Amino acid sequence: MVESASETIRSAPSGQNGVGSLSGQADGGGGAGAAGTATGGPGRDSGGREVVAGADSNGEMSPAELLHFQQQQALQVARQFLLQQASGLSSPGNNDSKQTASASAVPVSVAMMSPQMLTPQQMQQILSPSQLQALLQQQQALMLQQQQLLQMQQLQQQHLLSLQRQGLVSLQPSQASGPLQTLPQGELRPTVFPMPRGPGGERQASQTLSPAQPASRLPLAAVCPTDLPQLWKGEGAPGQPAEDSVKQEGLDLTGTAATATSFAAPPKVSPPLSHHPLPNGQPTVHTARRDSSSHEETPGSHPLYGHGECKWPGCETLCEDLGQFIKHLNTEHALDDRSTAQCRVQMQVVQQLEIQLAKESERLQAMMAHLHMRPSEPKPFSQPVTEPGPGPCSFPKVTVSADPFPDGLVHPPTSAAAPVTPLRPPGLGSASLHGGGPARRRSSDKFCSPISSELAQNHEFYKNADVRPPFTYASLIRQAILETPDRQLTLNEIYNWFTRMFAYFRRNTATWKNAVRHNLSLHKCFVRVENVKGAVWTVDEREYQKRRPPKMTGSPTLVKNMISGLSYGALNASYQAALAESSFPLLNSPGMLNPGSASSLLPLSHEDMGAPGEPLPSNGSSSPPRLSPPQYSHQVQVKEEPAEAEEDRRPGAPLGPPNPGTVGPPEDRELEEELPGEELS
DNA sequence: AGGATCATAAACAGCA
DNA sequence: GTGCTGTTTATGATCC
Repeated sequence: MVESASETIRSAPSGQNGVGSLSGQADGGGGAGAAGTATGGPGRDSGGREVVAGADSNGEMSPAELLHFQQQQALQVARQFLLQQASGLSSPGNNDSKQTASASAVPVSVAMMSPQMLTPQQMQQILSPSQLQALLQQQQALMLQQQQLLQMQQLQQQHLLSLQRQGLVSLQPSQASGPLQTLPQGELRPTVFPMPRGPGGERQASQTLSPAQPASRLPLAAVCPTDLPQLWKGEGAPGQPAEDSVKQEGLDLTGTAATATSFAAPPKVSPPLSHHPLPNGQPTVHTARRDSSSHEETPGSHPLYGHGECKWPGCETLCEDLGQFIKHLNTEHALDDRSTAQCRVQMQVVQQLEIQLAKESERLQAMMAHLHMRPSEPKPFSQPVTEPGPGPCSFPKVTVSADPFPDGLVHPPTSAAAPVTPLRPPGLGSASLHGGGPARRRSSDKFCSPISSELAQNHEFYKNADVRPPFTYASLIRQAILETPDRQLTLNEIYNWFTRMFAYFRRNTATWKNAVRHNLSLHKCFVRVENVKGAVWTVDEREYQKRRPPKMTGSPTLVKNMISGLSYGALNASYQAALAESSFPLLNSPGMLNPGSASSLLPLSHEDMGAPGEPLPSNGSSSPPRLSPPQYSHQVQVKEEPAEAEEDRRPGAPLGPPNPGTVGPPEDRELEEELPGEELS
């Protein structure tokens, strides 16, 4: 068992099978491109929201007030975090996106760590008391560490503030007042370098960047993937606040921008950047590694250009064509203080991530060792981003190319592997990237419902990176539906969800939409219901569950499969699934999936989804709270009230009145009885 | 090798 | 007629 598991792990990177082969789906003809649907870009919903109320006041506050205010906030955040870590495991409310925002704004690194991926309930159910305790202790230790780091970070932020005041940094007041900078402003009145902004930037740049950074070494925690986007916001294109905010959606770390600049002066990493910025302004240093492998993009493209917009961190300026982009690049991102600073920040970011990755990797190995699984590889992260490359896993559709974060805002929320393996969907490990051919074994189908947590964790990633999610259409559709308060969506809303949640689905619309419809019709688990609003689709959770838990109950293959999909990022999701599996074997036995048990499950996955701070429910692509037929307010109910629900269902359904299809064969879709597993058409 | 699952493509019907 | 929705069939790939 152990061996097989390790084998899988080992092989995973090479991109063979495993959990989610990202169907490279070279969908024939990729006709795609055009695909215009692109219903609403990356995030058409939500408007940017200022996290910190007092943001604007920043400018007006007296230094003393500001200081006090920030201290208060810092304390609050710390306290909150503490509570979260200590007791939080039981406060479901934490899943609220807003809370998440504030929480995640601080304990970044901690936030990246596994436990938080599980819902409190899951944690409690999954872990034994002793485990929980251990976990808590670990978390607390981390937190303390985190706080120390934060303090350091603040010092640096002080600099930023100072710089801001002096117009050195073009941060907007609101951005500078995010949660992060709300820390005790020590007397850092920095020895700042008076660097008037404006023309003549070169010199300023050098000043900004090089001068010794007091605490220079930024605490790891200071930067986590989750923060990256925000890091850029402050300096990035001023022109897109709205879009930025949209991208942030569940993150709301607006304030981090300050951090970005604050540590813009690392000890000594500058040279390469200021003097050798890549022709295109692409940050070098670590990125270089990436460049070598992924920058070999097509001649006509540009690593900083994609999807019609500038991918310079924080800048999403739309450029119709490469030419325009180049122009934009040269004008907006020329070699000046700001650009240089941004490069530097990027360097820092990469560094931090790598360090973080190393740490997480270590942890993973320790965990695996503890669990008797041989670590897949000593240093998964050190592995060059061979990415889609040659291997069997070339993923044709991955257009993320050099930049996994097309718009500079995307970021693999959880995985440490991100920085180095940009193309790898954070939580899915290598498996998910496997291209070629239709996806097979997508993670979500292997486990109970990791998709929700998986998605939640990597939401931002999928949302912005043109990477095909390693989930089956069925799982995605289900997820889309379950995310809504009413558990029902119209076809069009489902489409919208796809495009909203996955950059990948903003293309090839004809293909995947057809697939969606096909899946809706094909799978019994999707039930069409006539609604006032027309036809909506709901999920018959029971049906859905029926087909999934084949027979993994404790089987070696189950473990193997899960492990194979455990590239760290997925660890959280998969781990929880794995734990769940072992803890609730019943989940795997179809027979046990009676409405009751199912219902107890669903909430988990659903909440998971919302947890990370996604305004999911409301997003439902048009959140218009649908008249929710009572019976659908809860997935389970769909089945529990077969009488009503079922009746309206699918036209073709045997019992479905609407469409008295021919005397429907005994499609057990309605039979509900026991007949656990065998019905798939 | 064969079954199961999934993706993709496409034909077709009903409806607005 | 067109486009959307929904159903169904076919085919190929992958995994077990």
